[in-house]
Amino acid sequence: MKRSLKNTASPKIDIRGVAARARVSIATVSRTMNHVPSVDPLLAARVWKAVADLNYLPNTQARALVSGKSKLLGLIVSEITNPFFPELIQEFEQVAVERGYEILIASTNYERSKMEMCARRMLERKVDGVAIMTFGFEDFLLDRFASDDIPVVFIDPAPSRPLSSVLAVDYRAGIYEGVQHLAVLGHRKIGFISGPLRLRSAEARKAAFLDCLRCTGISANASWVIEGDHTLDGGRDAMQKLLSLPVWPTAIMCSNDMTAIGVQHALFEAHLKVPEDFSLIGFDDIHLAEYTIPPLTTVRMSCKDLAQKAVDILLSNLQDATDKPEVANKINTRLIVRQTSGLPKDALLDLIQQPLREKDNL
Amino acid sequence: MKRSLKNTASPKIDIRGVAARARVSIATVSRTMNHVPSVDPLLAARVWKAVADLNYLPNTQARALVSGKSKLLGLIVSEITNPFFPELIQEFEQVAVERGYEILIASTNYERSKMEMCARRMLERKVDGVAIMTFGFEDFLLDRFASDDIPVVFIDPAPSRPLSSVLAVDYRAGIYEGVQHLAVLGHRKIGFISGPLRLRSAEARKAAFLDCLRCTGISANASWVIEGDHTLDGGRDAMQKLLSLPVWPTAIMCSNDMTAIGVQHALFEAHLKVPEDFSLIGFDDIHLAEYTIPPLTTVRMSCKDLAQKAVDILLSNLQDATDKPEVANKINTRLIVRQTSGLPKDALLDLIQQPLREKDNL
DNA sequence: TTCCTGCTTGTAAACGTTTTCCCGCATCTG
DNA sequence: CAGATGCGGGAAAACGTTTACAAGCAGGAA
Repeated sequence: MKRSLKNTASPKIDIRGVAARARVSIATVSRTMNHVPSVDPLLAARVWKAVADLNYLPNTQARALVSGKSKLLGLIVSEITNPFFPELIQEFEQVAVERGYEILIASTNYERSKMEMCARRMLERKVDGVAIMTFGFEDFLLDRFASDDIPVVFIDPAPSRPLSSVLAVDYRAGIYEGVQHLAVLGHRKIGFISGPLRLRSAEARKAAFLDCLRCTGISANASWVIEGDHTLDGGRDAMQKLLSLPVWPTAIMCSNDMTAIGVQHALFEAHLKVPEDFSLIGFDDIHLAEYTIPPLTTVRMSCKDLAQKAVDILLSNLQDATDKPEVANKINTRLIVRQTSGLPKDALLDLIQQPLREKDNL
Repeated sequence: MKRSLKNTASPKIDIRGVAARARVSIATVSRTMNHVPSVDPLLAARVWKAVADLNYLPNTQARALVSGKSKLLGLIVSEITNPFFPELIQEFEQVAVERGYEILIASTNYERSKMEMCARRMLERKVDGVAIMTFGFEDFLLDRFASDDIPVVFIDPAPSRPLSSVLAVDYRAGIYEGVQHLAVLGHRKIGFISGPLRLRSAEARKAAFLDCLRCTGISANASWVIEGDHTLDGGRDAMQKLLSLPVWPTAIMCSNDMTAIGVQHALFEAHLKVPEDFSLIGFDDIHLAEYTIPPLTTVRMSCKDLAQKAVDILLSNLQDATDKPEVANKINTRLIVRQTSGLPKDALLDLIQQPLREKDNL
């Protein structure tokens, strides 16, 4: 009554309005909208009609306040500007929305202060779960999520804790394929440009590379392993550093595609050719990789998989701890060969020299 | 009391807990946290101490519910996968967070159904304002924002309505510079690959191009104006279509940088060279433009400007209608010359033939 | 001293939902 | 036919804040 008296101007419709129009109680409206099966179909029909007539949209805040569930999933990335993340976000959003969740995006830009802000924002908004696609959060931030019973999923290797899961990306498989590919082509001098090493996933990629080198029987050269930062600029700078060395590798693997594109640019500026002078392999297989000139050979990590599994894990951790579906969290990787990998320069020489030597032998 | 009795296990702290610990009322806690100046500094200090001790974070939902302000800004983009948008989002997020707002991102992927979903999600979450960086929303969706008194800001030219503003991007200035640049180099046959034409900003860019052509005194060739879709694939396809024509332009302007990169790729596949065979100009100046091979000449539109002004306009429309600061909404553009623009092929021939003719004359 | 004024603090009523509990009705059974 | 049983719907409490309003208190003026 109070409402109808003072709010004649803007008729904001709430659950009461719907209830009145459908001639039922607000409880019935609530039940109908939440698809509680016990509602009489007749009443339900009246409710839906009223909802449509009034264009009613439930107030998420109120809903969240009382139910304790915000239907919000946090997604923390390091740098939204790296095209890998938008692709990830897109998938993540799609899966989340399908499941009736909204997503809250925050990017840390690798800054410690922003990281804290991000966590704080997530906590204040009472997210139901958080996917952390960047490096090691401070422990006290994680503790906070834990003490609020908020499930967390990492892409980075991380310490195991209750309600915290890890997406186990099989970095090694893809990188191994890459190293093998280069080895078969004849490369024995292979460099690596890593991501920022405080990022645990970057560290993992580097370790995988070194390990694969060893398994393939290729000796590593420490000066050819350079720390980048997963950006275009970082890739360019790292390559310039590499070019200033007295002896060069013949092939370079990069910790992500953006780095590889930066490398291509540095090579272009130095009037060096890919793959003639250097073979190049990226990581991630962002859509752009197909469009570089020449198109980039790279290790594909399905971000669709990543996003889907991240959401699934989060949501399954939201259930009562009794029946955990225990979703699989292994993410596969595999090599996509395009045009930045070819025979090493000296191998070409060998090939030319080979027939000569054979002639000599005749 | 009830609380303390039943919740001995997980001591969730709310405003009451803080009030108890600081030995003040919850109203004082609320006032302190909202920096109401009239609070006694002594009490305020006690409150802050309690807040810190208990690690208290206010519940945004409750706050929003009662105050009516969600402190949430919606940002609707067409395609998060287009690198221009992440750059925009990053700036938008930064400005918004500085002003104490959170952002809710939604991408429509150009699908009508998703558009409606996006609007609905924004409405349900009770955003305080929406920036729509994609094409014409259905009128009824906009009406809904209007009837809820939610300010809206467009990047696209859009019908004027109350509480709805438009970011006036000066497409023409940058494109004019581009056309002039090509004309001075000697190009007279200039093609254009547009964005999806139902996108009004794409339409505006195309119109600006045509207009600039006319002003420069160059005749347009309708078959060289092709509709793309602002994606890599679209750019490639459009260029392939162009290449299937009997007579080619010598230069191509693109409605955005992604299109231009797609064009570069199509040219690479066709063993054609940039800028020797074709000059190429993009639009947006995404960070990547500096890294294409060769680096892309493009029209820069500052997305920092764009984001900042979008937030400012939204926030200023939130104030009481009395004192509108009336923020400027003009976004400038300008040409950045890199290496994809050069002399047209026939001009080179002229240059080579010139000395010959001079010799002949001797 | 007393009354008024102005300022700070506390009490309580909202905000719009979900959800628990209870009541009434109908159906089935003895 | 009467009593028990089950089930669907309504009233009301709760969620954690903000904020209008009232009350208390100190200080100044009469």
